Amino acid sequence: MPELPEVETIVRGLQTRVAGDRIQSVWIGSRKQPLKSSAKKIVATLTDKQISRVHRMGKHIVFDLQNNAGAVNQSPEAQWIVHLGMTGRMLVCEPEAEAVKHTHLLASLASGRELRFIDARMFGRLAVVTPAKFDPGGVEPLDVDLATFAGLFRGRKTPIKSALLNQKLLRGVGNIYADEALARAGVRPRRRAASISRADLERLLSAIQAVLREAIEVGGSSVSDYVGADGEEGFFQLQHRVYGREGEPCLVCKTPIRRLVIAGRSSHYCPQCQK
DNA sequence: ACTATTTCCTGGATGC
DNA sequence: TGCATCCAGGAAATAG
Repeated sequence: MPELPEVETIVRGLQTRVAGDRIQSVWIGSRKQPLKSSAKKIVATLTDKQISRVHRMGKHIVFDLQNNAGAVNQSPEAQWIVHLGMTGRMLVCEPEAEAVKHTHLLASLASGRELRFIDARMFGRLAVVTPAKFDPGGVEPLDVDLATFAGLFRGRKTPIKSALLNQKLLRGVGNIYADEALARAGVRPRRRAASISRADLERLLSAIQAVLREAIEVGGSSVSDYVGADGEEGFFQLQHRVYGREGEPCLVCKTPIRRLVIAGRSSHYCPQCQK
């Protein structure tokens, strides 16, 4: 499931492989679920545009698009926004590569390569934004300062785990990294967000930033369908301390890791280390 | 204005 | 082996 580190890995791959390239033609499949903009508008907006830059906002991949090739300092005229949902993939392929099932969009590039959006479970979404002012809301966890971070939770009775997953507050953290960060910070996922001390919030922000940075460094966590833009897997799943480890011993104190459901999501924690 | 719950989807795992 | 059922979860929609 692509969260911030996985999307960042994909975006870096895309920026290297397709920035500066030009979209020549676009094919869109018949399934409507992945489309947040109409197929017609997506095709019209992408076709004959240069990809000036690929970057990330939260869990969204953002392609900046320009009409005029080579206009380096020009602000983008449009943006192509891709959210990978649970099982979405954005791959750079050779045209000869086999067209796998669940391919929903295919963009042919001037370089001869193709961009392919593939998503089995169809929680992923495609959209175009004109003018180019996409803003998903929330703050970037790797950029936010402690005061702003602490302010996100003021007055919130919801469990901290739910608050961390709320993309309108903090964008990019999903189920895996929320659990991993709470474990490192020693905070139980069910704690009411507003009840957490400043010191614990400071630890939590540090833990979030550390876990995200470490995960980016090894290409993200490959569980479920995640792969990078070139189809490569990540390795951070080997460093998970609590996620997916129900019943297994805590790496610090050997107490069995517990799992409970918060807001319909599995939450994993050590009952000894997390208070 | 918040918070909690339900819904959308399919492949892989599980159980009989 | 085969078939039914369950489970995973991001975020929008709905309900309270």
